[in-house]
Amino acid sequence: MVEQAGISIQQIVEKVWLSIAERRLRPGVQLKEGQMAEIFEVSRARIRQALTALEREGLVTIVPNRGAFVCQPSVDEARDVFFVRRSVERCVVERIGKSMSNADIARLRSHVARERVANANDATTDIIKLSGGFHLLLAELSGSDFLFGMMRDLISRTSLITAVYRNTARFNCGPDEHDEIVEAITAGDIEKASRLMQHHLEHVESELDLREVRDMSHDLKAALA
Amino acid sequence: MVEQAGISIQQIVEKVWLSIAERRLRPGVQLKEGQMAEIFEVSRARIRQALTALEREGLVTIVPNRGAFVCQPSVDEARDVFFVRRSVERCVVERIGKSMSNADIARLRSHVARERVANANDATTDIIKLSGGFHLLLAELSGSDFLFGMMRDLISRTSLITAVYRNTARFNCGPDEHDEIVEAITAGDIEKASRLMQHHLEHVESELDLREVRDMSHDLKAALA
DNA sequence: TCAGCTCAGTTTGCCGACAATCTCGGCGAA
DNA sequence: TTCGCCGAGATTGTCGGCAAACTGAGCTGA
Repeated sequence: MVEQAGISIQQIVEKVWLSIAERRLRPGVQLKEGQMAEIFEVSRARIRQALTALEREGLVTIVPNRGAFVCQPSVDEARDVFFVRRSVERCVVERIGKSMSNADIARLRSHVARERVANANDATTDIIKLSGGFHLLLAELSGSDFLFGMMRDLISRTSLITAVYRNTARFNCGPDEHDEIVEAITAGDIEKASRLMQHHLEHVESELDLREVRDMSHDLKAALA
Repeated sequence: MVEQAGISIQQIVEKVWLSIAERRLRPGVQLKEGQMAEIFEVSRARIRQALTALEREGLVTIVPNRGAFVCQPSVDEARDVFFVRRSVERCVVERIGKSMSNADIARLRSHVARERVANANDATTDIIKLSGGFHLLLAELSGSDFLFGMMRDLISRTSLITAVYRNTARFNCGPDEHDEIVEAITAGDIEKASRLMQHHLEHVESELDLREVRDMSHDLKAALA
């Protein structure tokens, strides 16, 4: 049983995703297959699969015969993502109210607790993962596989948007607001939980600088229009 | 410029999709790569790409080291799809009210007219395509790329569910209800359009037989549990 | 009789190599 | 100078082949 399997596709996707979320890969950068194959020490076939997965998640765009590039979401697209996300998250919260066991509550509280630890330790990677994971956990507890899949999509795109447009240096999407939401759900006050969620999302969006377009180096034509 | 390019991946996906929607491919059937490569006269690599695309659309499930099979959506999953679809379509209609040009109205009416023609001619393939296309067009006119993508997903999955669970021989999701929705939108009565859409979707769902599980040949364990 | 094992046949997963396409430098003419 | 052309280099798209994994029939032994 030698360690010969190499790195899995999912692991490649996750590494690239993290690199984008941590702003180590800037939007517009080309992800060359050969280069990545060399880095991860696998053949191009596996890289291609990882890239198509990343395209599905909205993190890269693949141009035929050109290659894969880290997405540069426009301001309109960013607002669009947040608009849809507000609707979907409201849907999640409303659906969650119908069936929440004590074990579910425990999972939520445990998750928020881990967020607190990550925040205290300034563990950027964990903070990013757990922050999205909270919303993903809510979707999972809603019991709808579809909502779960949609949230997965929305979260990865939100991560990209945050990486591109975030204004402040720190993530203020801290565990406090998540905690309030959990408490509202625990108390059975779905109306309040929904309101808190809307406020939370608006808060996250408000910390982005969505007024001006960043990095117009590739958008000269749009700038001159 | 010889005809040498062969069939494109998108064309393969569409052919398989149609075969499923027209019930010529039954749920649970394995889509073997070699077999399909022979049928479409391309190499397995392209077939693999088509299959992953079909998996993304929820039409097939890919089991590692086993292969790709036409999805067998459970009753719960079917209800889940319709639940999410009602929410999303409501979202689409509400968003559409804000900005509709005369050209948009014209496109909608033209589409419904084509649906009428297809229905009159009993052109099953066109009926299936256009029926989903109407909802897709609404999503496009909503101006949100996200809603459009989500509707694309939901429609393909709905098509599969309809193919598996539909009770009546004919599609009663005729152009009449679509027409009413268009007229409500034209009149600017978004509230009415939203109500009509809800009713329309409930109508479609009600024509399915979601009480019993079909084809348990592969689910013997579940049947005996 | 039946559970467990073995092994050939089939199918998928992966890789390296070749063909098609695009990029971008230089080169020449208006 | 500037525009268009072109060819070398680089990158992606596709293919056929090989190794790994799974399936199912047949065999063995209790």
